[in-house]
Amino acid sequence: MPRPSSAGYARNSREDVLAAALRILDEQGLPDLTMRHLATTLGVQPSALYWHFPNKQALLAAVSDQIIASARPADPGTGDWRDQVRHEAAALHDALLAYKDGAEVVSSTLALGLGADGLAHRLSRAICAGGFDPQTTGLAAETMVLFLVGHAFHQQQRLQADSLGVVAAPHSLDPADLPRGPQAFNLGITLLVAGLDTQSRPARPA
Amino acid sequence: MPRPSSAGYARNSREDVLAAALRILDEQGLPDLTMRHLATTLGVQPSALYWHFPNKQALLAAVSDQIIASARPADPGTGDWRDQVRHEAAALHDALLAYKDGAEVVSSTLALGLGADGLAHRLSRAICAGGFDPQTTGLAAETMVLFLVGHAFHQQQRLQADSLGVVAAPHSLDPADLPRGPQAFNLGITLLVAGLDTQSRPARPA
DNA sequence: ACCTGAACACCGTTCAAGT
DNA sequence: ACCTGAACACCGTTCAAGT
Repeated sequence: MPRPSSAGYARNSREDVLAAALRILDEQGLPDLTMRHLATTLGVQPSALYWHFPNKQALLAAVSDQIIASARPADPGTGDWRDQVRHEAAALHDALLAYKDGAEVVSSTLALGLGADGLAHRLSRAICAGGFDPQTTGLAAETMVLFLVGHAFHQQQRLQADSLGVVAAPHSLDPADLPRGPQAFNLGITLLVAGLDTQSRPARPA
Repeated sequence: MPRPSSAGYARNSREDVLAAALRILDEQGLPDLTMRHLATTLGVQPSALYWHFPNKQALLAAVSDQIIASARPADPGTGDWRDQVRHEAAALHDALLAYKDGAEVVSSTLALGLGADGLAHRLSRAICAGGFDPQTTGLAAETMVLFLVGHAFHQQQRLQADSLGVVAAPHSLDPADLPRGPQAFNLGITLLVAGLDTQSRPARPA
């Protein structure tokens, strides 16, 4: 992959580096997304990466934004705001799950307060159609983001544990074994939408 | 602190190690909670720690359980289930915030699927009083846990960033600057409780 | 029961210098 | 504009051996 140019070394653009990082993430997972490993992949010394990104966190933030941007776009027109919110949440959730360790990367970027704002923006827009004031909209979006990312992270971790044959304890003492899949996600989103729906909202201008 | 015994070295119990880990976490933060640093604190070689804990994750899981266990207990009797849930959520939230980087530690333990079950258990119990079926109860508790931990993590990170004088961008493009404090947390919990309240529940036996 | 000592196989980051 | 080379200051973990 890395072709030495006439200068005698690889000459990557920022996009090359980002693409290679996403590739490593998806094919080998976050633990293998190392500055040293990434550099090797690009045919370059580790220190070369610091010309493109100031540090690893900045790289991961760029990766996160890429993952979020890959979420299928909302199609406008179908359903009321409740459906729109549900669809947006599902689309973003799916995007996190589409890349290996995608939820973890986005979660860390989000927690650190760098990037990954796309999540909140898309949800805010959908919620806004419900006629809520900006503050409620923003806070509700934040709530959904935290739930959405947390759930995707949790789910991805379980899938990985299962695939490694790690059985561990039956995971929890909850009376009934919880259905892990999309059902749990749907209930969470449903609760939040239903809760929102009970909130008062400013009078809609006619 | 570490006193050499007659054997010529320190002789710590598992509890000693755990207590020292919690101390480092609270006073210096998660990045400084290193096996090597912890060993130094205890007057011992790093390898000695592996007699007490199989690996660092197990140590962090024990630390997480300790943090959760330190949450103020629910006082039974006051208010209906809605208030109980809100109080439990607030108590757990506060516990995560009480230790430096507490939310991050619990978040990672939770994501890895080790321990930190105390959170879900306490919320489940409170929700259960609302008369929901076990599945709804469990899923709602999981949703709240995810939100609760995510929010505490986020908040703790912001406090730390502020204390370091990191201003960065005004954080987000949301129309109104979101009130960061307990208000955001309260709205999230309120939405979830209100959403739960709209859910049907099995007939209560008279 | 609990620790030492030495090693293995790694990390992220900096910086002067090269082309 | 983009990279090398060499270094700095670290990590978690294993394992035979000691007391």
